Amino acid sequence: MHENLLAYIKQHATSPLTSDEEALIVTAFQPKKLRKKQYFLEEGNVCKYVGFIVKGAMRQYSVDDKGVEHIVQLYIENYWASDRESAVMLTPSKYYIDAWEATELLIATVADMLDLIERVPSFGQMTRLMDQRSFIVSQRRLNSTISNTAEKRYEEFADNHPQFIQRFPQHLIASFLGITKETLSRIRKQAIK
Amino acid sequence: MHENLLAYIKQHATSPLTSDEEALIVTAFQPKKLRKKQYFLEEGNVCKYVGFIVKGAMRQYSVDDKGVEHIVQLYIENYWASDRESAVMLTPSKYYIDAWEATELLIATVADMLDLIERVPSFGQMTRLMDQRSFIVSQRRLNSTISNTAEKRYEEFADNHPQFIQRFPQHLIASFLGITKETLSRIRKQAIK
DNA sequence: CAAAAGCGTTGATATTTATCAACGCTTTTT
DNA sequence: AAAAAGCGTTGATAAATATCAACGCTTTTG
Repeated sequence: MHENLLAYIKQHATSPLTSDEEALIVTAFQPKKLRKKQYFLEEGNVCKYVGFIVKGAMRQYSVDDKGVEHIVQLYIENYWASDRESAVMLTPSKYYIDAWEATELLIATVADMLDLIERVPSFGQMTRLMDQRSFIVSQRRLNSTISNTAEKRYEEFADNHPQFIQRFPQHLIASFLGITKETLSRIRKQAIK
Repeated sequence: MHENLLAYIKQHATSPLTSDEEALIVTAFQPKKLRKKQYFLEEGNVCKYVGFIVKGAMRQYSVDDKGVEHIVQLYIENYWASDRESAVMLTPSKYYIDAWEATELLIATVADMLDLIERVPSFGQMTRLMDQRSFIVSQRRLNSTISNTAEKRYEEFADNHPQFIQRFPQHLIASFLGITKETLSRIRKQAIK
């Protein structure tokens, strides 16, 4: 169960893990299964866990006054699911996170994460990289959103994240891109020509 | 000159700095002055420096095929200016960063930053917080962009960042929000009523 | 197996936002 | 002091995108 996580950490750190360190990590991360549509986090709650996705697919979204969902993140295998804002600031989350497919996670509390960062240098390195990469991805997406038309945004997304296109239905992709499902449908129709 | 930086670090770390540590930091950060409009980074170059703004205001933006600028970041005192994507991945930057006002910076090379992170625990803590906070801010902005109309986005921005509204002209704010200056002008006109 | 829910599509129309051009005012440059 | 550049605004119009409603097809659920 923990192999994927350990492999992921090794991949994102410069030095190998000692067996003591591996033990610390394995202890901190508990397996958790989510059925389809089951919540990992609900709006209003403080995000207490961080989940590493071993198998499955999840989404993070806000719901506006009109009840419309806005997808802020999509997650698949080897992604970290959590609301960092809530977890770091200890504030009630503005988001829901739920399982799109049946999902297997390894979850740790935020406190355990902090502990591991202190005690396992490779783990600290990995989370630092993760933070930086998250920011970079987010910045790119922001730049794309403020600079490009819906069509270009979709093209870019499809080019850079073919896995997501295959894995999630079109209306979620549309929401992720900040457009309606109808508009995305028309954009795709255009693009075929 | 370095007082602001040292104060900033202390503020974002749990333990105080030893005088040895302070010396390391002071050595790593060189003062640098930029005149209005002077570049800190140009598109196509790898971002080699990170700058802490002691006094002044800067902006980071991309330029599209039509020559239109799209503001991705605005910076004022106590902000860190750099293209993290380029600095971390060592890839040519897609952005320009320049001084909007005459600006005084403390700059360090990316290599020196990494060195400080290793050698000064408080510095490592500070950069970790900085990374997390950057991501959170970016995520919030993204959510606002995909969920809200231009009008709400402006309201939110004006509420949360009054300093920026006062400091930068309207057409930069518009670009930052991903709308044209004309649209922002009309939104503001509406809002007055 | 029947019913319901989910998904993508299309058409008609409304709304939002961009584009282009022009103007007055202020600030900066020469 | 004159000229130029920067800034915000307005009007007219065009383009992008949203909204609402309906439909067929597939998948899921009872």
